[in-house]
Amino acid sequence: MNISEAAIQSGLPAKTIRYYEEIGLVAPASRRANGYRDYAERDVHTLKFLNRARDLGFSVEDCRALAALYTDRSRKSADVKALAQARIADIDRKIAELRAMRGTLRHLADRCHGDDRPDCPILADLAGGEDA
Amino acid sequence: MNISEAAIQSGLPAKTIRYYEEIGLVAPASRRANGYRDYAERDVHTLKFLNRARDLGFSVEDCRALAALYTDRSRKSADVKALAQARIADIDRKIAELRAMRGTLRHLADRCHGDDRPDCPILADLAGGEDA
DNA sequence: CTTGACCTTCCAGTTGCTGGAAGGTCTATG
DNA sequence: CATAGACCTTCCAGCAACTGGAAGGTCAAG
Repeated sequence: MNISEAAIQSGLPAKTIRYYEEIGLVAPASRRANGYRDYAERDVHTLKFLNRARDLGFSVEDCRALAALYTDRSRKSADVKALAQARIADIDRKIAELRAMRGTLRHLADRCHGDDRPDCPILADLAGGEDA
Repeated sequence: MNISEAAIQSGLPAKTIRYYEEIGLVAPASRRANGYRDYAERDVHTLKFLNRARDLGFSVEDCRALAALYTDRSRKSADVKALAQARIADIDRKIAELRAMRGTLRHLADRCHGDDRPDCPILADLAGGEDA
């Protein structure tokens, strides 16, 4: 099948598929006589795998490792679990960070009357930063 | 004061200060006879302002708007509040997304025994994606 | 035979910096 | 006065992970 069909079936844009090939995340697709890339079911399968992993927030490098583990029949599930848990820890850190930001912004926004007058505690805080 | 001192006082790396000047986020610093940038207290004040806004997750473009509002004595606090609220909405979306990822990963990691055996529900899910 | 939808490659841009090279300047010390 | 080392300057490259677009080849339909 052509790249656009593989794109539809995998959920990844054609551009992204070419990009993954370029950076070696997937093996180069086989080519037809006319130079067009030709995808089989299992290629689409791999692309879907990557799409799902990326959706779960794994970096491209993580995906490279996951794909290697996936095709390694003697892999240890512990290795995969470790990747997943590291990812969860990343997410927890990120959420904590966002919550802290949100708390500060909420506090500032609540104290800002939000009308036509110029005085604004949000700007005052950004400027001074002493009474947040 | 030199850029390194401004960096220490503002909390921004010297590289970043030059970068902000380059993209027009801050006005070009005045120069001494030898070509060195020279910073005054109020420049540092502006840099701190930007540093804090960035810490709260405002994009550089948001910062540009905030800085303009900050120096505009006739600004409406409503304009600033709108920016802050849009930021809060962004954060909420991001947190929801991260929580969803986390939930899926947690579920998968919990079901993976994480030992030396090769079978792993995490990879199975990424591959098939039917039983998450 | 032409139109339009494919496909190809390559190059540039995105966000927000960060690192490094090449070179000028300043300050302290021998 | 020379020199070492810590500043400063500019410019160029690169990070993640694509995305958009240009220039050009190919294919199927009418």
